[in-house]
Amino acid sequence: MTNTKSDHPCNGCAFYQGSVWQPANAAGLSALKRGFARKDLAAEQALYAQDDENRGVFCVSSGLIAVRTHHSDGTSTLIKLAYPGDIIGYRSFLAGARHKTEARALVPSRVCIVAHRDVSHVIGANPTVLRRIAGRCVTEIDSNHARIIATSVKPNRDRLRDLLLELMERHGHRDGDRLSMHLPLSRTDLADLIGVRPETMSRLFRQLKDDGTLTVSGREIGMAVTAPSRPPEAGLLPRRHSQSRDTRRSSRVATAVRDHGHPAIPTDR
Amino acid sequence: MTNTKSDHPCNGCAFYQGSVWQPANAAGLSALKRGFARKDLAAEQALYAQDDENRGVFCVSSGLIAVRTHHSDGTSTLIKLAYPGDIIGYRSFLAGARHKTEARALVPSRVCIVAHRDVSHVIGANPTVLRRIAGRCVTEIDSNHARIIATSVKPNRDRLRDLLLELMERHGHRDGDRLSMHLPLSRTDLADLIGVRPETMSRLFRQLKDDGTLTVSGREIGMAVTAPSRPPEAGLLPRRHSQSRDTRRSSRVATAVRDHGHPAIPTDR
DNA sequence: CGGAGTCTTGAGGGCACTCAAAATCTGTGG
DNA sequence: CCACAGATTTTGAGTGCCCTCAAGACTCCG
Repeated sequence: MTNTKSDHPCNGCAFYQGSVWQPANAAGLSALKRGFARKDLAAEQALYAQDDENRGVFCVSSGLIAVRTHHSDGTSTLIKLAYPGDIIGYRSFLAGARHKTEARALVPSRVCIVAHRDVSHVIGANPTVLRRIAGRCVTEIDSNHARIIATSVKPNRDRLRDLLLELMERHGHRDGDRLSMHLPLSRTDLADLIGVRPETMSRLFRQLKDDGTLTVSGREIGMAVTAPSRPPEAGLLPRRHSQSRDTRRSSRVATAVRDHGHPAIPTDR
Repeated sequence: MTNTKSDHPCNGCAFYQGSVWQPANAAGLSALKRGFARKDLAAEQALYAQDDENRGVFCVSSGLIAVRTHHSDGTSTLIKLAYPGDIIGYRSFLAGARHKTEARALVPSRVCIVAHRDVSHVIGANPTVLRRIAGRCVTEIDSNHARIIATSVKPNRDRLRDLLLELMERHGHRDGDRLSMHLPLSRTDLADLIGVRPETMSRLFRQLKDDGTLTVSGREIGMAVTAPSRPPEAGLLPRRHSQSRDTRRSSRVATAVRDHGHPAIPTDR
């Protein structure tokens, strides 16, 4: 059982270096090869459904996968967008529980699959793999925190602008001094991602159109390359919802300073 | 270097069985003991500050720790409450980056510390430790998702009620047919946790008081033991913000059904 | 050309935010 | 024990954002 890099099923993948499977070797590699499969998904096709048993860990190879949670009232929340190089299904795998989310392709996509039992073997054979998966967890936690914070600190208009800028980075192409892209998501999905109703999404688009931030025609979006997030008015700091003056900035900070004379972590071991 | 369970620094801790360090043995144990320390925190004292270097992984032994993020405008968001048995600081450890949050005791607390370099050794010596830490990551991800969903699906009043019920489980004591507790958090902190302004928090409290859900006197909260979350009016399903009839439940579900004839994961490997 | 689905627009209302000020609580010193 | 300063909490007034309901416009297809 010799193994060289060229034996690795992820070799040749553009994301090989950063792949969570990249560290696999020796015994790990054979398990990895055993459990490995590829799968092509049509647009709108589901990779797994909410409440499904976990069948393995998936790595997005191309395309775009939406990870959603459906609620009992028929609405849904778009939890995240999985791009090539991202892995999904690991939450359910690590928890040893059913999927709490649904994964569905937004555009024709390809994913690589490592079957459930073989993931365990690969991890058992090579701890570094788990280290990398943990790294992905941390990334996920970070982005969740960012989203929680954004929700409570920024108005929806700003959040939509930020989202469109992110999408532009991935899907946009430069055209003179303008960026443009074909949106990979429906308005409804955008609304789910921001956490507003579709009607509100429509109105947010109009606001951004009106203040000149972007041009819209169906799913074709354009924005000036230089003006990332400046509504023509005055420049304002990341204030909390609408503008306001600099009252506050006192209590918690002051508390931190007085702090009963305890410096943060004196490390008195 | 013999090691028995009684050698384990966490032995004797009420959370020993579930501890992320519990699997440590042999080489891992010696590293664990080397890096181990305890620390008592006064109320309001910080364990680590935002942007601090990671000094290790902390396990809450007693008390209550608030994990916050401070924003540039002086506001802050309370990310989570860490109870005894919870570990904190692992995000920063796994990412190999500075803390993105601040950890501060809400009440007099005790934490156990495993110093940074020794965490690496323990993990290196015993992969199961990392498996458990990954499990904590998953728990964190789940609770983040729950919060993201709650934010976009439930009105603030309901979220406050849910939060108070959770707190009641941890801090409440039964007194006849009433539950009561002393809130471990200020109104401001509660507001940060729900994602509203303190004034709004005050008004939410009044609503819950008015509709009979709870009694309030300063930080003393009381609620009937039998009525977990029922405003005296009609029973309503988990509808999205305020009541409404059962329009919708069509688009996405319908989409899932037609689905171009692709069943979810045909597993055509 | 007629749906079906998606997106937009309009009307009306409730909730939460901001600003401002009063009220209450807490700890300290006389 | 009371007075007082500082901090926290509550209340009031006004406004804007976002939601719901409802209907119209647009698009894509068979």
